[in-house]
Amino acid sequence: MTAENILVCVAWPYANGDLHVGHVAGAYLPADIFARYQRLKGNRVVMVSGSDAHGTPIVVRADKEGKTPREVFEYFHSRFLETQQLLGISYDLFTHTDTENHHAIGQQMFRRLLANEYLFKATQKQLYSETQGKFLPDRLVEGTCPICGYDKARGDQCDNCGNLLDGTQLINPRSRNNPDDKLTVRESEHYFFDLPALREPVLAYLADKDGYWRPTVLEFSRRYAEEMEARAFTRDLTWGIPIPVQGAEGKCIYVWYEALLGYLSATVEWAKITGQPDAWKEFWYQPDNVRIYNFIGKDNILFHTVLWQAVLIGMQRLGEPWDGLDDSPQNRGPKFNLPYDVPANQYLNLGGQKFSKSLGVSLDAIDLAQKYGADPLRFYLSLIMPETKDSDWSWTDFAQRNNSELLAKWGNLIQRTLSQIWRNFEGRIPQPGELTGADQAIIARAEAAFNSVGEKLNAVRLRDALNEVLELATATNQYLDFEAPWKAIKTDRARAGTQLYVAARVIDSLTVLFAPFTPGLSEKARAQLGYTDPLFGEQYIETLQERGRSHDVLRYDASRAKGEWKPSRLTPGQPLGGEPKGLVSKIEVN
RNA sequence: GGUGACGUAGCUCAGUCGGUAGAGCAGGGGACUCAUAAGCCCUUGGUCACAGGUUCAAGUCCUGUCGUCACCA
Repeated sequence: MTAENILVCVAWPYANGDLHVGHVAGAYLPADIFARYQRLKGNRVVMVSGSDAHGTPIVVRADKEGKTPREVFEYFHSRFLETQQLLGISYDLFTHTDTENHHAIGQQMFRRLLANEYLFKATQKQLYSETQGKFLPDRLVEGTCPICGYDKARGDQCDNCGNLLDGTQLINPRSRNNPDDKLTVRESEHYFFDLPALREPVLAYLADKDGYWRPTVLEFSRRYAEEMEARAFTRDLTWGIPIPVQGAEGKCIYVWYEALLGYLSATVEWAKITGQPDAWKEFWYQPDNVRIYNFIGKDNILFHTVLWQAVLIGMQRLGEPWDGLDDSPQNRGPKFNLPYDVPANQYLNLGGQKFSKSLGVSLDAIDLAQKYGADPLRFYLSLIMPETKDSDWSWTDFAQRNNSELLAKWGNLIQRTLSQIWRNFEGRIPQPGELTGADQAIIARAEAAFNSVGEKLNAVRLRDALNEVLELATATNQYLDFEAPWKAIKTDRARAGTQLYVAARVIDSLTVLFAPFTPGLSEKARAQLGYTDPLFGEQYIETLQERGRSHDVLRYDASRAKGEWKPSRLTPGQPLGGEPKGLVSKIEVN
């Protein structure tokens, strides 16, 4: 079997607030579970993401705090690095959108779409502050809602009736930050993305996704693609990627499009820093043996199933070289690989309410990971992962699932087995005698799990996959209870040794089966079984230098990783890694 | 407002092409004791949001109502 190239693209967190567990359950954790599985399977995995540094909300926050936008985003970017390292989200590269690499590719995207005539100029009416001498983003304007009459409606949306607005619709508009500003309506010239011109290829792309895309994602995307109209591609804003057109000062690429482009630019950056500058093409240009996945939340679906495809298709139409990125003759007019699957998750709520910092409804991932450790958090979030519909975080459920399943079912299985081996067999894996039917059955079941669990993981049915692994742990507990080696040891030491060997061998397989979900726990269990090689590589934060600036990134070093998605071949006589100790702690919540 | 979804046991969720509901956890009972009083066996819970309709038969299809969510200038 030849290894596949798997590109795992993860939603880019917006750098104006800490990550909460909803973000983790929605995108980062599923992506990591999937990536870890594919690595164990022996595929060539690259997992990329980064902080989304640009856009209005960061500018707003910076103004409010008297900082520069860069200072604001760099603070949260470094928090993201720390949080995700702690959680074990194993990015090959987690970078950000304020790099020179990303800016250069962003401008190339613009030029290429312009040259291909998918961008056209049109004017848009927008509120202009005569006092400040600049256009005001809709969200920075408030006034009376033309629909419900609420007098504090924002320019982009009315909080009272929920309707989306345009700033120019507001009655008596005023600046939210400077109420004394004199506002007028001015026309601003912008570039629009000609989505109708790309409708056919996008629909063709969506046409063969039945059967493996989540139905809600597919249906929603098709509807939108059928009726989509041209959308603004640029914004009046200085914090972003300036559009490479003369006389267009103060205009940037709409942050959404350049954030999407991050999947490509981050792969390019990854290739560069790993000393194989062309390697990104093996994921983006070679159509065979590649699967690109985009892990996102449901609020991002259209961007990742329609608009991003439109950008990629729009860029690939011309045969001319794409600036410095690719000008080799055989790649003239390269076609980009489009995402193979976009397994969008629904939302994780908190007590039925959605996460909202401003309403005090939030659980910061970094706090929970520090307090309880990554594995209990990853385990619970995997169990309640909102794959099919919104789900709910519950503190009592979190504690109960940890205590009764992760600890009592799985952790205790390791402990009860290894402590008997430690005490009765000099701390070495016993030599098995002849295997009974029951022995063979449980071993066969563990071996079969690698196929069935693997299929579920490969199809991104992660909750299902974890439940099946838990069933195997239950079956192993049943095996032990039925065989009762603690009785056999008194009358037939050899038989007890066989029973414990069988249990330990299944546990050895279980450490691999659980590994994508709770990698830290699996590493510890593996060490207790006496292995000295880790299953996975190591994450590290590194500072990279470009010509003008440096930036911090999260990376993954797989050089020591020895894990394989294969059944255990546990060696009799292998010494355990010391006296077994409980690996999972109880969680008490009141 | 428009578009697309969701509403199943105390909790988290499954329910494929329609045939009078399932799992795990929690709760109750039991036998054991290797284990972080964990594990194992047995077991109580549901007018499948509500109201109509189609059908021999609907959680499963259709309509409406209520509630929740996402997206859309």
